[in-house]
Amino acid sequence: MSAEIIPIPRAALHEQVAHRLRQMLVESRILPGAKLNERELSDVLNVSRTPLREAIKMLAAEGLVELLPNRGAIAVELTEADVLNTFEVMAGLEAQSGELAAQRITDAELLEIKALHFEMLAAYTRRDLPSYYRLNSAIHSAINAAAKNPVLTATYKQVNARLQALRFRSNQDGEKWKSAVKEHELMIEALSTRDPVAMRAVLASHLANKMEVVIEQLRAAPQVNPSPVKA
Amino acid sequence: MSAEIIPIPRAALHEQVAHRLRQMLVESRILPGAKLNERELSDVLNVSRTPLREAIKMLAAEGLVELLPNRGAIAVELTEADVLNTFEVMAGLEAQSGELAAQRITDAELLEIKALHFEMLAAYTRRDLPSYYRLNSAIHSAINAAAKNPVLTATYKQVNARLQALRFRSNQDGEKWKSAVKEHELMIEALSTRDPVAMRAVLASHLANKMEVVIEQLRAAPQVNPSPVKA
DNA sequence: GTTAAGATTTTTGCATACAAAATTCATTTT
DNA sequence: AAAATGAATTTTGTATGCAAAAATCTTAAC
Repeated sequence: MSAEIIPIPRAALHEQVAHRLRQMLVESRILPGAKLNERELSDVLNVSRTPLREAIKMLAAEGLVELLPNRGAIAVELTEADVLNTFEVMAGLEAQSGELAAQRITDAELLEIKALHFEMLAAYTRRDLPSYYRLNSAIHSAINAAAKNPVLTATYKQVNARLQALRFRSNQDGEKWKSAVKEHELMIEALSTRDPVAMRAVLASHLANKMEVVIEQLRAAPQVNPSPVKA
Repeated sequence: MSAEIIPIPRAALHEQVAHRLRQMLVESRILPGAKLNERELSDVLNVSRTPLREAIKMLAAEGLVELLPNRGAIAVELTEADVLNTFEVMAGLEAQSGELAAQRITDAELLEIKALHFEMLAAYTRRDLPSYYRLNSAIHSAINAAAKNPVLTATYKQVNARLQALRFRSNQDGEKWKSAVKEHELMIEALSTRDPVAMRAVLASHLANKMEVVIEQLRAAPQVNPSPVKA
């Protein structure tokens, strides 16, 4: 009857705020190019500006927002060149993850990835896009984890975060989707035979294809910007 | 006759603070594991705790300091495993930089790298370690720049920053040093012939060797910690 | 003499307050 | 009516203040 507010949340306020802002950016609840108004956000998140500003600075270091001197922060807006460059780096990181995973994966990890793969096939068969994305992402994370390099994992996560907002809205095309699934089959194969070279190759091309899909979509629907035209 | 204080510094205080802290960490003026006392640092840097804390949060996102809940921040202390993992990622990033640079380098860029290479040879011949390091670093940066991928550059810089403190104090051994110079010759060769495969290979092994040097030094002089033994 | 418990001090974390810059709006001028 | 100037408001940036947690020191007990 007394405590409506949860008394538990003894866990770094600026961390919580950073987490929630990250979510809002990835889910495009804050659109690319949009200003992060401190007063507004501190109202919504129910915290003072101090931890909010600290969180924003963290996101800036992560490359999710851009700081404009004396003008606050805006959600990063990726040009086509930015997307290309980011995917290029992601391809390198994924390729290395795959190469290392092929060398270091345990039998148990491999089995789990195979299980996820079958789940993903089920989602593909049903054309259940949300499930497909979730499982696809889980598989890539599992491969990354199998590489047994926390620094690689952290770097991967950080770079990947910038692309999440794009992927969220990118619908797969029929043929491209089929190829992606086929590439996943090859991954399983390469992992099973512990073939680092094959693994690197398939992941590099897999990412290249993913990039093409995203770029295409980007060109089809160029700007989601509420372009500030007067009246 | 009036203004002693520079009226120019209209350039984001927290940025300046972050920059200076980064320097202090890289130059080991703040030792690994050392606590970052806010009051003390805000006195030294002559700023209030607010921008200081914002800067610390940025460094945390960059992986240069670790945040301990309710206990502030400490300079990251890399275990041998951390160093190994970080070098592994760096090797991947350098290899990719090299591969892309071989494909995209301009004649002018190549000439500049060759010039830096000769300067480095001069420093090597004189056994002028500081100059050698500076030029070595400049060459690697130039190769990275030739890859024409700002995202790769940013990622590279961030991961590399964590190792700078180690490199600063790592003295090259005679034989290893010679090999490193030899590898640089191979780089120039691969760049000149625009051979991405060779470039990837030489940079990967170059980084592997660099890692060995650092790991050896680390094992020789395990802790620089002023171990807090009473009396 | 060592350990443990409690009180004091220090330090961190968050909120608020104030100053400077940027933006917006109204007014005036051409 | 459009543009430009200037005042008012909003917003960011920094400093300070206060509360809670951690660290340290003191004192007491065994």
